[in-house]
Order: sequence, then structure tokens, then C-alpha cells
Amino acid sequence: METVEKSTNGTEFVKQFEDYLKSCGLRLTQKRLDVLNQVFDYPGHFQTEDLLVQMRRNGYLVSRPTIYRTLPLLVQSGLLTEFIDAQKNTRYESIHSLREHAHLICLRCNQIVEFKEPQIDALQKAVCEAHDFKAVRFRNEIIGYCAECQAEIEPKTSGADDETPTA
Amino acid sequence: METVEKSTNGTEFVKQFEDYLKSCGLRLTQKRLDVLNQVFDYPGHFQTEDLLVQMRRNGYLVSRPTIYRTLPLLVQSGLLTEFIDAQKNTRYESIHSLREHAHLICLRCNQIVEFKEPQIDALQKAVCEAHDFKAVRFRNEIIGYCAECQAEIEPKTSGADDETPTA
DNA sequence: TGATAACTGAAAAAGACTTGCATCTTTAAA
DNA sequence: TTTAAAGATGCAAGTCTTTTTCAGTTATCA
Repeated sequence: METVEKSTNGTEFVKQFEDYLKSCGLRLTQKRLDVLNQVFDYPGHFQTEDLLVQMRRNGYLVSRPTIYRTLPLLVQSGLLTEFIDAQKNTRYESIHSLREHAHLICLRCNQIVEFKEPQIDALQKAVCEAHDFKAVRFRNEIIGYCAECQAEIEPKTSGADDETPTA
Repeated sequence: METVEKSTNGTEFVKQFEDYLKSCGLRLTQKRLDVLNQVFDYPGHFQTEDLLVQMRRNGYLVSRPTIYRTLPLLVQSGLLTEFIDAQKNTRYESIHSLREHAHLICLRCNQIVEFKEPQIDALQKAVCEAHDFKAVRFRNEIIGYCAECQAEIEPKTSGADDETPTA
């Protein structure tokens, strides 16, 4: 039995998670709390495996399947954001960082830069309304090369590298 | 040796693909042409496996690895668009349908609706410029429930209800 | 023509999840 | 408080998509 000291205990997040679980007839177990905890403790984006490593390092005993089973619950409960990176890996990020934002993902150094563009959010919402579509989440990613990497691959050959989709 | 009659032969697309390949020191082989051909022949979105099936059915002998190796080349050459659906499957679509568009993906019926929002495109480009980021492709997906499915799950509880379109 | 760089497919491997199942826990009823 | 039922968990095994290895084939060019 871990004694969880820092983290989310007693916060609105726990409440939100519990409410969601209850509404599904599921229970708020210690393991699930541990995962919630460590998710919010994680600095920035993470992949499932990253979280597993961090949890092991911090002394939590949670199996891989349990983490894999819990993260989607957190996503559904609205506490976690999920997105897919350029390598098709699922990445997560707890909502306490930013409510809605998108990502610039560098194909070369894998750096992920966040950006927020309220106008895009607004337009996406408008699209949903126009289609009578009820959004659960948005994916807005731009994949390409960051400034540094562009510089390093500068001496490119012919026009083949000028990819930027044209409007 | 197949006699390819309909398709892309001799079109600008072949030219574009060839140019790209050349710029990388690669060759425009018959297999690659076959793939290009069938990609443009495919109605709508497809997954790698779908294309393989279609090609086999149409009498093309191309191995899975070759298809897996060729599709990214087509994406890089700008002839194919790649995106990830709600189940994390990679889907493709040849550019002859729409230059730039995004997707509304229904979690329940898996229906994919396309939409085009030039303003979003413009904003994304602006973001790229602001970050000195060179985009290769954009992902713009809204995941949720289409109008029909919303109606069918109407008796909403606490939003917790139905989920996971069983794989 | 021959050397070199590419290409291809079969088989095996890798990687990221998922599932079956037996074993614990929790919940709520008796 | 005892228990049955519903859930939760971990291990091991399985799936599934995609990639790599490698040996044989083909195209290109000096």
C-alpha cells in the first residue's frame, strides 16, 4: 500500500475520475489512483512505456496491462489528452498543462513543440456544428522539420524536398 | 508483364513520382508504378492491407514489404496523403480527390467525413512560419460521434456510456 | 560486358498493444 | 460479519501491423 503524498490526492481531478468511473460502473482503485497520480506528475508528453518506467522508478508496482487499461479511462474521463506522433506512437499529456493545443513534430529530432491557435479551435468547433458532429477530441498536428534540423539538412538536392503542401 | 491500360500511365503523376525518386537516387520500377497506379485507382481511403488485397485481386504481384516500402515514397513525393484513424490505423488517400482536407472520424460507425477549411490551412501555415517550421504534412482530425450515431446513443448517461468500437 | 547500386520477396523479427485466465479485492447483500 | 457477485490485476501468450534481414534479381553506367 503506497502512501501517496504529493500529487492529485483529494483534488478535483480525483473527483472527476471517480465520477467518470462510477458512471461506468467501475471502481476507483489504488492502482488507478497511482496511475492518475503519476500521469499528473509526469513532466510533458509521455508514451505508455515512459510512464511505466517512471512508475517503477518511483516505487509503484503496476503492470503494463493495467497501465494500458487505465490510460484510456483517463482519456475518456477528460483528464488526459492523447495524440499520435510522427512515428505513430501514442503519446499522452495530462490536461493541467494546456487545455487545447496542437503540435509541431519534427521528423528528424523528434522534438515536439506545442502551439495554441484559438482561431483554429474555433474553426474546428464550427466545423463540428456544421456537420452536427459531437467531438470527443481534436488532433491537430503538423509534421515536418524544425528550424535547427532544416539547417542541418540544408544541402538538399533538387526540388524533391520542397514538400510543403500547397493550398 | 502487366499491360497497364487505364491508370496514371504517362500522366503528370508518374512524372512527379519519377522526379522525386530520381532526386533520391531511386528508380521508378514497374512495381512502384503498379502501386502508384492502384493507389490512384482506389476509391477513397484505404489501408495498406486494403491496397494489397485490391492489387492481388487485380492480378498484380507485389509483396507486402514492397507496398509498405512504396507508400511512404508516394507520401514523400506528395502524391499521397497519410492520416491516422481513430483505431490508430494508417490510412491513405491519393491527392486527386482533394488537395488538403481534414477528417471527421466517428468513433461508433467509423465513418470518415472530409471537410475543408481553408482558414485552418492558412492558420497552420502561419504557425509554421512563426516557428520557422517546414511542414511535410498536416494532420487535422476531429474524433467523435456523427449525427446518426449521436441519435442512437441519445439516452446519454454521464457521457460515460458506449465506447470502444470493439476492434 | 562487368561492376555497382537498387530492388524485391520470403521469412523472421520487432514493437506496441490486447486478451485469456486464474487469483485477489471490493462491494453490497444477507 | 460472512459471502456471493462484480471488478480488478498480473502473467503469459497472442495479435497485428510494420520493419528488417538476406539472398537472389535487375537496372545503370563506365
